[in-house]
Amino acid sequence: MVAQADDALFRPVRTGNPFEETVERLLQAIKLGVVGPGDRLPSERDLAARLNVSRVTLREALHALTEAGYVESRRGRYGGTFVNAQLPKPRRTPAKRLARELADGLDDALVLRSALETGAAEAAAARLLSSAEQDHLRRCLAETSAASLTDYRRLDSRLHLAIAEVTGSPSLTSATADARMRLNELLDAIPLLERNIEHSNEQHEAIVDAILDGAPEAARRAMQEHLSGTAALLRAFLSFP
Amino acid sequence: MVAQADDALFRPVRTGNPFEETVERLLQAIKLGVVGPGDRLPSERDLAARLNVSRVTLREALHALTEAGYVESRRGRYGGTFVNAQLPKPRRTPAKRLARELADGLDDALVLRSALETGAAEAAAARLLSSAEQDHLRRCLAETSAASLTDYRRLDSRLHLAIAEVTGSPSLTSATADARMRLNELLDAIPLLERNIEHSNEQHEAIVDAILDGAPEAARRAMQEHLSGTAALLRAFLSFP
DNA sequence: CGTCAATGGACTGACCGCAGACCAATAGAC
DNA sequence: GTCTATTGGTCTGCGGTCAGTCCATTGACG
Repeated sequence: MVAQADDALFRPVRTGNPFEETVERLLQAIKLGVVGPGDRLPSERDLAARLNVSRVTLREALHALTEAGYVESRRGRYGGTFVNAQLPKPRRTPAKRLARELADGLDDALVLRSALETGAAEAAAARLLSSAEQDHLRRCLAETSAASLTDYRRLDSRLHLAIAEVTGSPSLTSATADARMRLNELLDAIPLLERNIEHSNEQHEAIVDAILDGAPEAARRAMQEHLSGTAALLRAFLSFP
Repeated sequence: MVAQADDALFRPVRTGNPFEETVERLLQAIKLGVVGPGDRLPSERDLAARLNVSRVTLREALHALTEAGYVESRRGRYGGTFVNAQLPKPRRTPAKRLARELADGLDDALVLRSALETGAAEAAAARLLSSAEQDHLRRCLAETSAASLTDYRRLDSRLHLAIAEVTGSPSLTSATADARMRLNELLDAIPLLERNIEHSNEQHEAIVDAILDGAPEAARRAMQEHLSGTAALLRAFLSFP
Protein backbone atom coordinates (compact mmCIF):
# COMPACT_ATOMS: atom_id res chain seq x y z
CA MET A 1 0.00 0.00 0.00
CA VAL A 2 2.99 2.24 0.30
CA ALA A 3 3.82 1.21 -3.25
CA GLN A 4 2.85 4.57 -4.67
CA ALA A 5 4.98 6.53 -2.23
CA ASP A 6 7.83 4.08 -2.60
CA ASP A 7 7.89 4.53 -6.33
CA ALA A 8 7.91 8.28 -5.98
CA LEU A 9 10.66 8.43 -3.37
CA PHE A 10 12.83 5.60 -4.65
CA ARG A 11 12.74 6.95 -8.17
CA PRO A 12 16.08 7.11 -10.04
CA VAL A 13 18.62 9.43 -8.48
CA ARG A 14 19.65 10.56 -11.96
CA THR A 15 17.90 10.18 -15.25
CA GLY A 16 21.01 10.12 -17.41
CA ASN A 17 24.68 10.94 -17.48
CA PRO A 18 25.86 14.54 -17.12
CA PHE A 19 26.28 14.85 -20.85
CA GLU A 20 22.69 13.92 -21.61
CA GLU A 21 21.30 16.11 -18.89
CA THR A 22 23.37 19.02 -20.08
CA VAL A 23 22.06 18.62 -23.62
CA GLU A 24 18.55 18.47 -22.24
CA ARG A 25 19.03 21.60 -20.20
CA LEU A 26 20.38 23.59 -23.12
CA LEU A 27 17.58 22.38 -25.36
CA GLN A 28 15.18 23.52 -22.68
CA ALA A 29 16.56 27.04 -22.79
CA ILE A 30 16.29 27.10 -26.57
CA LYS A 31 12.93 25.42 -27.01
CA LEU A 32 11.26 27.38 -24.23
CA GLY A 33 12.49 30.57 -25.81
CA VAL A 34 14.67 31.79 -22.96
CA VAL A 35 17.46 32.24 -25.47
CA GLY A 36 16.05 33.20 -28.84
CA PRO A 37 17.44 32.83 -32.37
CA GLY A 38 20.62 34.86 -32.73
CA ASP A 39 21.17 35.16 -29.00
CA ARG A 40 24.52 34.35 -27.50
CA LEU A 41 24.85 31.72 -24.83
CA PRO A 42 27.08 32.45 -21.84
CA SER A 43 30.73 31.55 -22.38
CA GLU A 44 31.70 27.93 -21.97
CA ARG A 45 33.54 28.59 -18.74
CA ASP A 46 30.59 30.48 -17.33
CA LEU A 47 27.98 27.97 -18.43
CA ALA A 48 30.00 25.03 -17.18
CA ALA A 49 30.27 26.66 -13.78
CA ARG A 50 26.55 27.41 -13.62
CA LEU A 51 25.50 23.95 -14.71
CA ASN A 52 28.09 22.44 -12.40
CA VAL A 53 29.60 20.25 -15.08
CA SER A 54 33.14 20.28 -16.42
CA ARG A 55 33.95 22.29 -19.47
CA VAL A 56 34.70 19.07 -21.33
CA THR A 57 31.22 17.74 -20.71
CA LEU A 58 29.59 21.04 -21.58
CA ARG A 59 31.56 21.19 -24.80
CA GLU A 60 30.45 17.73 -25.78
CA ALA A 61 26.86 18.82 -25.22
CA LEU A 62 27.37 21.97 -27.29
CA HIS A 63 28.97 19.89 -30.01
CA ALA A 64 25.92 17.65 -30.11
CA LEU A 65 23.67 20.70 -30.39
CA THR A 66 25.87 22.08 -33.16
CA GLU A 67 25.56 18.87 -35.12
CA ALA A 68 21.81 18.90 -34.55
CA GLY A 69 21.70 22.38 -36.00
CA TYR A 70 20.66 24.34 -32.93
CA VAL A 71 23.76 26.43 -32.28
CA GLU A 72 27.02 27.60 -33.84
CA SER A 73 30.30 28.61 -32.23
CA ARG A 74 32.73 31.36 -33.18
CA ARG A 75 36.21 31.66 -31.72
CA GLY A 76 38.08 34.67 -30.50
CA ARG A 77 37.24 37.57 -28.30
CA TYR A 78 33.63 38.65 -28.77
CA GLY A 79 33.06 35.14 -30.08
CA GLY A 80 30.89 32.60 -28.35
CA THR A 81 28.14 30.11 -29.01
CA PHE A 82 25.06 31.46 -30.74
CA VAL A 83 21.58 30.10 -31.26
CA ASN A 84 20.87 29.61 -34.94
CA ALA A 85 18.39 31.97 -36.53
CA GLN A 86 16.73 29.02 -38.22
CA LEU A 87 16.01 26.28 -35.71
CA PRO A 88 15.79 22.70 -36.96
CA LYS A 89 12.25 21.45 -37.30
CA PRO A 90 11.36 19.05 -34.53
CA ARG A 91 11.15 15.71 -36.24
CA ARG A 92 7.83 13.98 -36.01
CA THR A 93 7.88 11.72 -33.00
CA PRO A 94 7.08 8.13 -33.97
CA ALA A 95 3.57 7.08 -33.07
CA LYS A 96 4.89 4.27 -30.94
CA ARG A 97 6.68 6.67 -28.66
CA LEU A 98 3.65 8.90 -28.47
CA ALA A 99 1.60 5.93 -27.38
CA ARG A 100 4.10 5.17 -24.66
CA GLU A 101 4.08 8.74 -23.41
CA LEU A 102 0.34 8.65 -23.51
CA ALA A 103 0.04 5.55 -21.42
CA ASP A 104 2.90 6.37 -19.14
CA GLY A 105 2.78 9.89 -18.03
CA LEU A 106 0.36 12.15 -19.80
CA ASP A 107 -1.97 12.48 -16.87
CA ASP A 108 0.98 12.71 -14.55
CA ALA A 109 2.47 15.61 -16.47
CA LEU A 110 -0.88 17.35 -16.90
CA VAL A 111 -1.73 17.18 -13.21
CA LEU A 112 1.69 18.47 -12.26
CA ARG A 113 1.54 21.25 -14.80
CA SER A 114 -1.87 22.32 -13.64
CA ALA A 115 -0.76 22.52 -10.03
CA LEU A 116 2.41 24.44 -10.85
CA GLU A 117 1.00 26.93 -13.31
CA THR A 118 -2.24 27.76 -11.52
CA GLY A 119 -0.18 28.13 -8.37
CA ALA A 120 2.24 30.37 -10.23
CA ALA A 121 -0.50 32.60 -11.62
CA GLU A 122 -2.01 32.98 -8.19
CA ALA A 123 1.34 33.67 -6.51
CA ALA A 124 2.35 36.15 -9.19
CA ALA A 125 -0.87 38.09 -8.77
CA ALA A 126 -0.44 38.13 -5.01
CA ARG A 127 2.95 39.75 -5.32
CA LEU A 128 3.91 43.36 -5.81
CA LEU A 129 5.67 43.35 -9.18
CA SER A 130 8.51 45.68 -10.05
CA SER A 131 8.01 47.74 -13.16
CA ALA A 132 10.70 45.67 -14.88
CA GLU A 133 8.73 42.53 -14.13
CA GLN A 134 5.55 44.11 -15.37
CA ASP A 135 7.25 45.16 -18.59
CA HIS A 136 8.70 41.71 -19.03
CA LEU A 137 5.28 40.14 -18.67
CA ARG A 138 3.69 42.61 -21.05
CA ARG A 139 6.38 42.15 -23.68
CA CYS A 140 6.11 38.38 -23.55
CA LEU A 141 2.36 38.68 -23.95
CA ALA A 142 2.67 41.04 -26.89
CA GLU A 143 5.27 38.91 -28.64
CA THR A 144 3.15 35.80 -28.24
CA SER A 145 0.09 37.53 -29.63
CA ALA A 146 2.05 38.73 -32.64
CA ALA A 147 3.81 35.41 -33.22
CA SER A 148 3.78 33.61 -36.51
CA LEU A 149 2.73 29.97 -36.63
CA THR A 150 6.31 28.73 -36.62
CA ASP A 151 7.27 30.79 -33.56
CA TYR A 152 4.08 30.33 -31.64
CA ARG A 153 5.00 27.37 -29.46
CA ARG A 154 8.27 28.86 -28.38
CA LEU A 155 6.82 32.23 -27.48
CA ASP A 156 3.84 30.64 -25.80
CA SER A 157 6.24 28.64 -23.64
CA ARG A 158 8.19 31.81 -22.96
CA LEU A 159 5.08 33.59 -21.74
CA HIS A 160 4.07 30.78 -19.42
CA LEU A 161 7.60 30.69 -18.08
CA ALA A 162 7.56 34.45 -17.57
CA ILE A 163 4.52 34.09 -15.35
CA ALA A 164 6.39 31.59 -13.22
CA GLU A 165 9.40 33.89 -13.13
CA VAL A 166 7.54 36.83 -11.69
CA THR A 167 6.53 34.78 -8.68
CA GLY A 168 10.14 35.32 -7.62
CA SER A 169 10.49 31.61 -6.90
CA PRO A 170 13.33 30.03 -8.89
CA SER A 171 12.23 26.54 -7.87
CA LEU A 172 8.74 27.13 -9.17
CA THR A 173 10.20 28.51 -12.37
CA SER A 174 12.43 25.54 -13.05
CA ALA A 175 9.73 23.04 -12.11
CA THR A 176 7.38 24.78 -14.53
CA ALA A 177 10.01 24.63 -17.26
CA ASP A 178 10.54 20.92 -16.66
CA ALA A 179 6.85 20.16 -16.77
CA ARG A 180 6.46 22.12 -19.96
CA MET A 181 9.31 20.25 -21.61
CA ARG A 182 7.65 16.97 -20.81
CA LEU A 183 4.57 18.09 -22.70
CA ASN A 184 6.38 19.82 -25.54
CA GLU A 185 6.92 16.68 -27.55
CA LEU A 186 3.25 15.89 -27.39
CA LEU A 187 2.24 19.45 -28.19
CA ASP A 188 4.47 19.34 -31.26
CA ALA A 189 2.51 16.36 -32.48
CA ILE A 190 -0.83 18.11 -32.63
CA PRO A 191 -1.60 20.61 -35.36
CA LEU A 192 -1.82 24.31 -34.62
CA LEU A 193 -5.17 25.76 -35.60
CA GLU A 194 -5.59 29.46 -36.15
CA ARG A 195 -8.78 29.39 -34.16
CA ASN A 196 -7.12 27.79 -31.14
CA ILE A 197 -4.36 30.37 -31.22
CA GLU A 198 -6.82 33.22 -31.13
CA HIS A 199 -8.55 31.62 -28.21
CA SER A 200 -5.26 31.11 -26.41
CA ASN A 201 -4.27 34.71 -26.95
CA GLU A 202 -7.49 35.92 -25.36
CA GLN A 203 -6.93 33.70 -22.39
CA HIS A 204 -3.31 34.79 -22.08
CA GLU A 205 -4.45 38.38 -21.95
CA ALA A 206 -6.98 37.60 -19.24
CA ILE A 207 -4.32 35.87 -17.17
CA VAL A 208 -1.76 38.63 -17.48
CA ASP A 209 -4.36 41.29 -16.79
CA ALA A 210 -5.42 39.55 -13.62
CA ILE A 211 -1.80 39.26 -12.51
CA LEU A 212 -1.06 42.91 -13.21
CA ASP A 213 -4.28 43.87 -11.45
CA GLY A 214 -3.18 41.92 -8.41
CA ALA A 215 -6.19 39.59 -8.50
CA PRO A 216 -4.90 36.18 -7.38
CA GLU A 217 -8.19 34.34 -7.49
CA ALA A 218 -9.03 35.62 -10.97
CA ALA A 219 -5.53 34.87 -12.24
CA ARG A 220 -5.74 31.35 -10.93
CA ARG A 221 -9.15 30.79 -12.44
CA ALA A 222 -8.09 32.18 -15.82
CA MET A 223 -5.01 29.97 -15.86
CA GLN A 224 -7.07 26.98 -14.82
CA GLU A 225 -9.43 27.53 -17.71
CA HIS A 226 -6.59 28.03 -20.18
CA LEU A 227 -4.81 24.85 -19.10
CA SER A 228 -7.89 22.69 -19.07
CA GLY A 229 -8.50 23.72 -22.65
CA THR A 230 -5.03 22.63 -23.71
CA ALA A 231 -5.33 19.46 -21.70
CA ALA A 232 -8.60 18.54 -23.34
CA LEU A 233 -7.12 19.22 -26.76
CA LEU A 234 -4.13 17.02 -26.00
CA ARG A 235 -6.17 14.18 -24.64
CA ALA A 236 -8.63 14.32 -27.48
CA PHE A 237 -5.97 14.37 -30.16
CA LEU A 238 -3.95 11.59 -28.62
CA SER A 239 -6.99 9.39 -28.19
CA PHE A 240 -7.38 9.12 -31.97
CA PRO A 241 -3.95 8.59 -33.46
CA MET B 1 16.14 40.99 -17.69
CA VAL B 2 16.25 37.35 -18.60
CA ALA B 3 18.48 36.91 -15.57
CA GLN B 4 15.73 35.27 -13.56
CA ALA B 5 14.92 32.71 -16.22
CA ASP B 6 18.60 32.14 -16.91
CA ASP B 7 19.27 31.31 -13.32
CA ALA B 8 16.37 28.92 -13.21
CA LEU B 9 17.23 27.09 -16.42
CA PHE B 10 21.01 27.13 -16.12
CA ARG B 11 20.86 25.87 -12.56
CA PRO B 12 23.24 23.01 -11.68
CA VAL B 13 22.61 19.81 -13.57
CA ARG B 14 23.30 17.87 -10.40
CA THR B 15 23.42 19.03 -6.83
CA GLY B 16 25.92 16.45 -5.64
CA ASN B 17 27.55 13.18 -6.48
CA PRO B 18 25.48 9.98 -6.65
CA PHE B 19 26.53 9.02 -3.16
CA GLU B 20 25.25 12.24 -1.60
CA GLU B 21 22.04 12.19 -3.53
CA THR B 22 21.40 8.60 -2.55
CA VAL B 23 21.87 9.42 1.12
CA GLU B 24 19.50 12.33 0.72
CA ARG B 25 16.89 10.18 -0.95
CA LEU B 26 16.99 7.53 1.74
CA LEU B 27 16.81 10.15 4.46
CA GLN B 28 13.78 11.54 2.70
CA ALA B 29 12.00 8.21 2.89
CA ILE B 30 12.79 7.91 6.58
CA LYS B 31 12.14 11.48 7.67
CA LEU B 32 8.91 11.79 5.71
CA GLY B 33 7.66 8.59 7.30
CA VAL B 34 7.31 6.51 4.16
CA VAL B 35 9.33 3.82 5.88
CA GLY B 36 8.67 3.87 9.60
CA PRO B 37 10.73 2.64 12.56
CA GLY B 38 11.23 -1.12 12.35
CA ASP B 39 10.33 -1.25 8.66
CA ARG B 40 12.54 -3.08 6.24
CA LEU B 41 14.01 -1.31 3.25
CA PRO B 42 14.02 -3.08 -0.10
CA SER B 43 17.03 -5.32 -0.69
CA GLU B 44 20.23 -3.65 -1.81
CA ARG B 45 19.99 -5.06 -5.30
CA ASP B 46 16.39 -3.91 -5.63
CA LEU B 47 17.01 -0.45 -4.21
CA ALA B 48 20.11 0.10 -6.32
CA ALA B 49 18.13 -0.76 -9.44
CA ARG B 50 15.28 1.57 -8.51
CA LEU B 51 17.56 4.46 -7.63
CA ASN B 52 19.64 3.76 -10.71
CA VAL B 53 22.93 3.71 -8.83
CA SER B 54 25.41 0.90 -8.50
CA ARG B 55 25.20 -1.38 -5.53
CA VAL B 56 28.56 -0.09 -4.37
CA THR B 57 27.29 3.46 -4.19
CA LEU B 58 24.06 2.43 -2.51
CA ARG B 59 25.99 0.45 0.07
CA GLU B 60 28.18 3.43 0.83
CA ALA B 61 25.06 5.49 1.40
CA LEU B 62 23.53 2.83 3.65
CA HIS B 63 26.79 2.62 5.56
CA ALA B 64 26.66 6.35 6.17
CA LEU B 65 23.09 6.06 7.44
CA THR B 66 24.11 3.16 9.68
CA GLU B 67 26.88 5.24 11.24
CA ALA B 68 24.44 8.11 11.68
CA GLY B 69 22.13 5.77 13.56
CA TYR B 70 19.21 5.65 11.15
CA VAL B 71 19.33 2.04 9.98
CA GLU B 72 20.81 -1.36 10.77
CA SER B 73 21.59 -4.27 8.50
CA ARG B 74 21.20 -7.98 9.09
CA ARG B 75 22.64 -10.62 6.80
CA GLY B 76 21.18 -13.86 5.56
CA ARG B 77 17.90 -14.74 4.00
CA TYR B 78 15.05 -12.78 5.60
CA GLY B 79 17.73 -10.28 6.57
CA GLY B 80 17.92 -6.82 5.14
CA THR B 81 18.31 -3.22 6.17
CA PHE B 82 15.91 -2.00 8.83
CA VAL B 83 14.98 1.45 10.05
CA ASN B 84 15.91 1.85 13.71
CA ALA B 85 13.06 1.99 16.20
CA GLN B 86 14.73 4.95 17.85
CA LEU B 87 15.69 7.56 15.28
CA PRO B 88 18.58 9.91 16.07
CA LYS B 89 17.44 13.34 17.20
CA PRO B 90 17.92 15.91 14.48
CA ARG B 91 20.74 18.06 15.77
CA ARG B 92 19.92 21.67 16.23
CA THR B 93 20.86 23.48 13.06
CA PRO B 94 23.30 26.32 13.77
CA ALA B 95 21.69 29.73 13.69
CA LYS B 96 24.04 30.83 10.97
CA ARG B 97 22.72 28.22 8.61
CA LEU B 98 19.15 29.05 9.50
CA ALA B 99 19.83 32.65 8.64
CA ARG B 100 21.22 31.61 5.29
CA GLU B 101 18.21 29.45 4.54
CA LEU B 102 16.02 32.29 5.60
CA ALA B 103 17.61 34.79 3.28
CA ASP B 104 18.16 32.40 0.45
CA GLY B 105 15.20 30.28 -0.14
CA LEU B 106 12.50 30.40 2.46
CA ASP B 107 10.05 32.29 0.32
CA ASP B 108 11.06 30.21 -2.65
CA ALA B 109 10.32 26.99 -0.83
CA LEU B 110 7.10 28.29 0.66
CA VAL B 111 5.73 29.50 -2.66
CA LEU B 112 6.59 26.22 -4.31
CA ARG B 113 5.10 24.22 -1.50
CA SER B 114 1.91 26.20 -1.58
CA ALA B 115 1.48 25.68 -5.30
CA LEU B 116 2.19 21.96 -5.12
CA GLU B 117 0.12 21.10 -2.10
CA THR B 118 -2.94 23.19 -2.84
CA GLY B 119 -2.80 21.79 -6.36
CA ALA B 120 -2.52 18.30 -4.94
CA ALA B 121 -5.48 18.73 -2.63
CA GLU B 122 -7.60 20.03 -5.45
CA ALA B 123 -6.54 17.27 -7.86
CA ALA B 124 -7.06 14.58 -5.26
CA ALA B 125 -10.59 15.78 -4.57
CA ALA B 126 -11.34 15.89 -8.29
CA ARG B 127 -10.42 12.23 -8.65
CA LEU B 128 -12.40 9.13 -7.97
CA LEU B 129 -10.45 7.40 -5.23
CA SER B 130 -10.24 3.65 -4.85
CA SER B 131 -11.28 2.32 -1.49
CA ALA B 132 -7.65 1.43 -0.82
CA GLU B 133 -6.67 5.03 -1.41
CA GLN B 134 -9.47 6.25 0.82
CA ASP B 135 -8.37 3.92 3.58
CA HIS B 136 -4.80 5.01 3.20
CA LEU B 137 -5.78 8.63 3.55
CA ARG B 138 -7.98 7.94 6.56
CA ARG B 139 -5.33 5.91 8.30
CA CYS B 140 -2.68 8.57 7.79
CA LEU B 141 -5.06 11.14 9.20
CA ALA B 142 -5.89 9.01 12.22
CA GLU B 143 -2.24 8.24 12.93
CA THR B 144 -1.30 11.87 12.73
CA SER B 145 -4.10 12.87 15.09
CA ALA B 146 -3.00 10.27 17.59
CA ALA B 147 0.69 11.02 17.27
CA SER B 148 2.91 11.82 20.21
CA LEU B 149 5.01 14.95 20.15
CA THR B 150 8.12 13.07 19.06
CA ASP B 151 6.34 11.41 16.15
CA TYR B 152 4.25 14.33 15.07
CA ARG B 153 6.47 15.85 12.40
CA ARG B 154 7.06 12.54 10.67
CA LEU B 155 3.41 11.55 10.60
CA ASP B 156 2.35 15.01 9.59
CA SER B 157 4.74 14.79 6.63
CA ARG B 158 3.37 11.36 5.85
CA LEU B 159 -0.19 12.66 5.73
CA HIS B 160 0.70 15.53 3.43
CA LEU B 161 2.56 13.10 1.21
CA ALA B 162 -0.41 10.76 1.19
CA ILE B 163 -2.58 13.54 -0.18
CA ALA B 164 -0.13 14.02 -3.02
CA GLU B 165 -0.05 10.28 -3.61
CA VAL B 166 -3.77 9.94 -4.13
CA THR B 167 -3.62 12.41 -7.01
CA GLY B 168 -2.15 9.48 -8.91
CA SER B 169 0.67 11.72 -10.14
CA PRO B 170 4.11 10.39 -9.18
CA SER B 171 5.80 13.60 -10.29
CA LEU B 172 3.58 15.66 -8.07
CA THR B 173 4.27 13.28 -5.21
CA SER B 174 8.03 13.47 -5.52
CA ALA B 175 8.02 17.22 -6.02
CA THR B 176 5.94 17.57 -2.86
CA ALA B 177 8.36 15.36 -0.97
CA ASP B 178 11.30 17.44 -2.14
CA ALA B 179 9.66 20.70 -1.15
CA ARG B 180 8.80 19.32 2.25
CA MET B 181 12.36 18.19 2.84
CA ARG B 182 13.60 21.68 2.12
CA LEU B 183 11.38 23.04 4.88
CA ASN B 184 11.91 20.21 7.33
CA GLU B 185 15.10 21.60 8.73
CA LEU B 186 13.43 24.89 9.44
CA LEU B 187 10.35 23.23 10.90
CA ASP B 188 12.58 21.27 13.25
CA ALA B 189 13.95 24.52 14.55
CA ILE B 190 10.62 25.87 15.79
CA PRO B 191 9.02 24.49 18.93
CA LEU B 192 5.92 22.33 18.75
CA LEU B 193 3.05 23.76 20.74
CA GLU B 194 0.15 21.59 21.84
CA ARG B 195 -2.24 24.25 20.74
CA ASN B 196 -0.81 24.43 17.24
CA ILE B 197 -1.03 20.69 16.89
CA GLU B 198 -4.70 20.68 17.79
CA HIS B 199 -5.31 23.38 15.26
CA SER B 200 -3.38 21.46 12.62
CA ASN B 201 -5.34 18.32 13.31
CA GLU B 202 -8.61 20.12 12.79
CA GLN B 203 -7.39 21.52 9.51
CA HIS B 204 -6.09 18.13 8.41
CA GLU B 205 -9.50 16.68 9.03
CA ALA B 206 -11.18 19.40 7.00
CA ILE B 207 -8.80 18.80 4.11
CA VAL B 208 -9.23 15.03 4.08
CA ASP B 209 -13.00 15.34 4.43
CA ALA B 210 -13.17 17.64 1.44
CA ILE B 211 -11.03 15.25 -0.61
CA LEU B 212 -13.15 12.25 0.32
CA ASP B 213 -16.28 14.24 -0.41
CA GLY B 214 -14.96 15.07 -3.84
CA ALA B 215 -15.02 18.82 -3.25
CA PRO B 216 -11.97 20.22 -5.07
CA GLU B 217 -12.57 23.86 -4.31
CA ALA B 218 -13.13 23.22 -0.61
CA ALA B 219 -10.10 20.95 -0.43
CA ARG B 220 -7.92 23.56 -2.03
CA ARG B 221 -9.19 26.29 0.25
CA ALA B 222 -8.69 24.18 3.36
CA MET B 223 -5.16 23.31 2.32
CA GLN B 224 -4.43 26.92 1.50
CA GLU B 225 -5.52 27.97 4.95
CA HIS B 226 -3.53 25.22 6.62
CA LEU B 227 -0.34 26.09 4.74
CA SER B 228 -0.61 29.81 5.25
CA GLY B 229 -0.82 29.17 8.97
CA THR B 230 2.39 27.14 8.94
CA ALA B 231 4.06 29.68 6.69
CA ALA B 232 3.17 32.53 9.00
CA LEU B 233 4.46 30.56 11.98
CA LEU B 234 7.74 29.85 10.20
CA ARG B 235 8.26 33.41 9.09
CA ALA B 236 7.39 34.81 12.49
CA PHE B 237 9.67 32.44 14.33
CA LEU B 238 12.59 32.97 12.02
CA SER B 239 12.25 36.73 12.12
CA PHE B 240 13.17 36.75 15.80
CA PRO B 241 16.05 34.34 16.22
C1' DC C 1 19.25 -32.00 10.41
C1' DG C 2 20.60 -30.81 5.88
C1' DT C 3 19.21 -27.98 1.88
C1' DC C 4 18.50 -23.89 -0.37
C1' DA C 5 17.23 -19.39 -1.66
C1' DA C 6 17.87 -14.77 -0.68
C1' DT C 7 20.39 -11.44 1.58
C1' DG C 8 24.45 -8.42 2.96
C1' DG C 9 29.59 -8.07 2.08
C1' DA C 10 33.75 -7.68 -0.79
C1' DC C 11 36.66 -7.32 -4.94
C1' DT C 12 38.19 -6.16 -9.87
C1' DG C 13 38.84 -3.91 -14.30
C1' DA C 14 36.94 -0.47 -17.22
C1' DC C 15 35.04 3.91 -18.14
C1' DC C 16 33.28 8.43 -17.51
C1' DG C 17 33.60 12.95 -15.81
C1' DC C 18 36.53 16.12 -13.46
C1' DA C 19 40.02 20.05 -12.60
C1' DG C 20 43.61 22.38 -14.43
C1' DA C 21 46.78 23.80 -17.68
C1' DC C 22 47.88 25.13 -22.16
C1' DC C 23 47.15 26.41 -27.32
C1' DA C 24 44.80 29.03 -31.15
C1' DA C 25 41.98 32.42 -33.00
C1' DT C 26 39.67 36.71 -33.16
C1' DA C 27 38.29 41.63 -32.92
C1' DG C 28 38.43 45.83 -30.50
C1' DA C 29 41.72 49.37 -28.31
C1' DC C 30 45.61 52.05 -28.92
C1' DG D 1 49.78 47.76 -37.54
C1' DT D 2 50.44 45.88 -32.84
C1' DC D 3 48.78 44.57 -28.52
C1' DT D 4 45.79 42.23 -25.56
C1' DA D 5 41.88 40.37 -23.39
C1' DT D 6 38.51 36.97 -24.13
C1' DT D 7 36.86 33.17 -26.33
C1' DG D 8 36.69 28.40 -28.29
C1' DG D 9 39.77 24.10 -28.82
C1' DT D 10 42.87 20.43 -26.86
C1' DC D 11 45.36 17.43 -23.76
C1' DT D 12 46.55 14.81 -19.25
C1' DG D 13 46.31 12.64 -14.82
C1' DC D 14 43.14 11.57 -11.12
C1' DG D 15 39.06 9.95 -8.64
C1' DG D 16 34.44 8.38 -8.51
C1' DT D 17 31.08 5.20 -10.32
C1' DC D 18 29.83 1.30 -12.75
C1' DA D 19 28.69 -3.74 -14.10
C1' DG D 20 29.77 -8.11 -13.01
C1' DT D 21 31.29 -11.78 -10.08
C1' DC D 22 32.04 -14.33 -6.16
C1' DC D 23 31.93 -15.04 -0.91
C1' DA D 24 29.61 -15.33 3.82
C1' DT D 25 25.61 -15.66 6.43
C1' DT D 26 21.11 -16.64 7.79
C1' DG D 27 16.54 -18.87 8.73
C1' DA D 28 12.54 -21.28 6.79
C1' DC D 29 11.23 -25.56 4.88
C1' DG D 30 11.23 -30.21 3.76
